[in-house]
Amino acid sequence: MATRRTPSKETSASGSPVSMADLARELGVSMTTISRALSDHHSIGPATKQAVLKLAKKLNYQPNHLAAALRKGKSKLIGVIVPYIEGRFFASVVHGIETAASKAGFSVIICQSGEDVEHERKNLETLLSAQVAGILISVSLNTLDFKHFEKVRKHGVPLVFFDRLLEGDHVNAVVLNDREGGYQATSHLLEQGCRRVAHICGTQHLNIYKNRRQGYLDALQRYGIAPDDSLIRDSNMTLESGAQCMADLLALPNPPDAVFAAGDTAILGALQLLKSRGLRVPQDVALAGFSNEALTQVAEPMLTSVDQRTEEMGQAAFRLFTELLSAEGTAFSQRQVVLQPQLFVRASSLRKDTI
Amino acid sequence: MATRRTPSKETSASGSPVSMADLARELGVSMTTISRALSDHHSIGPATKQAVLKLAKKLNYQPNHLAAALRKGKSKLIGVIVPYIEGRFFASVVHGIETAASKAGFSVIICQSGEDVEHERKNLETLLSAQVAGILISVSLNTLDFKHFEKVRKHGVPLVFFDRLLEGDHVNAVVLNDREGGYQATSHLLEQGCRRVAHICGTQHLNIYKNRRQGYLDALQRYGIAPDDSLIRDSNMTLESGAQCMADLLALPNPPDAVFAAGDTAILGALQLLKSRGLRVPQDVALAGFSNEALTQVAEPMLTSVDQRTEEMGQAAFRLFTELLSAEGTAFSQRQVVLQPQLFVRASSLRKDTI
DNA sequence: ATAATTTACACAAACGATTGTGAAATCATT
DNA sequence: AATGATTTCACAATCGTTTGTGTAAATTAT
Repeated sequence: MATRRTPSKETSASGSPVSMADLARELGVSMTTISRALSDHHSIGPATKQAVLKLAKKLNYQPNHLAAALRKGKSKLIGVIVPYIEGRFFASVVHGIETAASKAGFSVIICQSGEDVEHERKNLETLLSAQVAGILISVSLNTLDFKHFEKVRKHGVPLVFFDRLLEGDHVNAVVLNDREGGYQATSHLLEQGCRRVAHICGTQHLNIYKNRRQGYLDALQRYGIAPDDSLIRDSNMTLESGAQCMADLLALPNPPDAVFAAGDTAILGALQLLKSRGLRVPQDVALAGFSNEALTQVAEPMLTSVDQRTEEMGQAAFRLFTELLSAEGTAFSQRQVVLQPQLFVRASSLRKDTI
Repeated sequence: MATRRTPSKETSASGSPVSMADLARELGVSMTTISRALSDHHSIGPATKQAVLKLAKKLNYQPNHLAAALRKGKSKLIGVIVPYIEGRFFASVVHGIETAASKAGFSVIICQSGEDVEHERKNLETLLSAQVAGILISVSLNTLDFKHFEKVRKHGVPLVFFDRLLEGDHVNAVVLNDREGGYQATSHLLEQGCRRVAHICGTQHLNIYKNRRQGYLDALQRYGIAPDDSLIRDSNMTLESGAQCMADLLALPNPPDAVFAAGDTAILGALQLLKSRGLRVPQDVALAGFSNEALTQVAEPMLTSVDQRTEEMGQAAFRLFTELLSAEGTAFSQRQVVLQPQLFVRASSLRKDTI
């Protein structure tokens, strides 16, 4: 009896949620034609394509990625999890990722773990629910195992680690050659004539700090210098901690003539302490840090530091993701991309008058 | 004849894309029940709810936000567009936004305009296609009109501006009281006994720079000092530009005894130039910047600067978005949230021995 | 001229969740 | 005991796309 009427959609304020169905109706063709015309399918005549494109523009049709992703099973979203977005390093990597991703038509969802595993796990679930096509992550400081990543693997979502990862597990990752970086920085200090080079290092369960320290040891060995445990100080890499370590080092019976810290903030703390004690840098103590943060060029003297190739890291991480995506189903090989660090020598370590 | 069999889904590698349908089959109930049980609908018995929840956990069912969003018409995604993610200011605001958003169950898609309107427009389209529930944006430097935001309005997607916005148009925004910030910084310099205070200012079509300059002028007037156009220099706020402006100012017949720059990088450039000329800060020239970047505490002397309440800004922007979301349909009032800046006084401006 | 191919399009079933409507069963009310 | 309320759940349509299959017409080959 009652005629079935499409419910008039006057809901959306003044909206124009024009769909493919609208285009189809307007043009008197099927939705199939619209869909294929828009995706440039070969089975659609050029005239029809033109017409569809024109009308789409006219009604300013906006495709609904959600619907497409739902149907196709894969979205154009990728998830990125970092401990925190602030701080030059992660911001810069995210910059690299986002730039590469947007070029490839992907959007990136950003998540912060706040250096907390629990948050990290929640983030992973959220991203899986959002049906991301892949996840790029730098694990939090207190991530000690890989249990929560199992779920990701089960869902068949490509997972790429960058910078920080856990030892032992074989995963897809792009990392800096931290060992080489540590080696370069330490070698440089030794070349400058320093003979008692100290090291301020971070937590050893993270690959990055472990490797930087190993590079430090490598350099000592290369120069035939026996490592002195009293010159190696654990630190949480904060400004205060850096200052404290420096103070401790100065209190040694035989204090160092150079310090290589695994982070720039820590080395800045050391610098400030040295200056407060009236010691000269680099004449009394030469300094080198890690990360090449902006502050290295603001400090006085400017700080020598190892650059982490942040942007390349972001790009590489995304590229690795795309490779995993297309290689899906293939025997999953674990790929590791290793970037080479670059030492930026500045005044804080220049003892010899070079050149 | 042939029995209709559900196509066996052995597609996904080793995947467990378990859906509500799976849960329903397993439990011998309808999908309706599953859906309602999961969303704690009143019409589902406690026993059933328990069973569903338990099974969901067991099969580690992961809800598909895409499908839900499609059906409901609104997603749990918000889009954030910034000129670039690097740099303390934006990174920090994004941090604030993400933190607030994730607490409220929203995920944030991050986009960079690269200070380019064209990119900005593309970003907007991408976000609309992704069916975001709202868009938070700080416009690019060369965004001169609001044309491309029309589409957003048409789609009925809440739009919130933060920090940067265009003059004249009435929009929802959360901004810093830049005028007050400029006033505070300048007043402080005047209180320190400076009488020829210069200003390095940014492009005047952006609210922020315009207002900071106005605050500068306000302070001069309050102290009964006539503004001197030769003391106001246009700049693009880079390090080099800051140094250049400082050089120009020093070349004046009657050089300034203080400089207030609308950005920290610029004031750092000025500082470096002053030191290279052998002038003392603050004795010869006192300095104050804007943004309270990390570098202000690394420079020597440490730089006085106006803090922009970045995290609060992010939180406020998100909160404003949620308000718009729930007020949807209501007469759309333009809401402006104004945050109060905070002056951090440091050595670069302390001429008087305070306290 | 007829068969084989290509071109151009429509039908309809998915994708995974939500929800208005309705219908049994259970319980309380007078 | 009969009516009404309440609880508990299933049906089926729907969101906006994509895509395998089907089928005319137009083109080419034999």
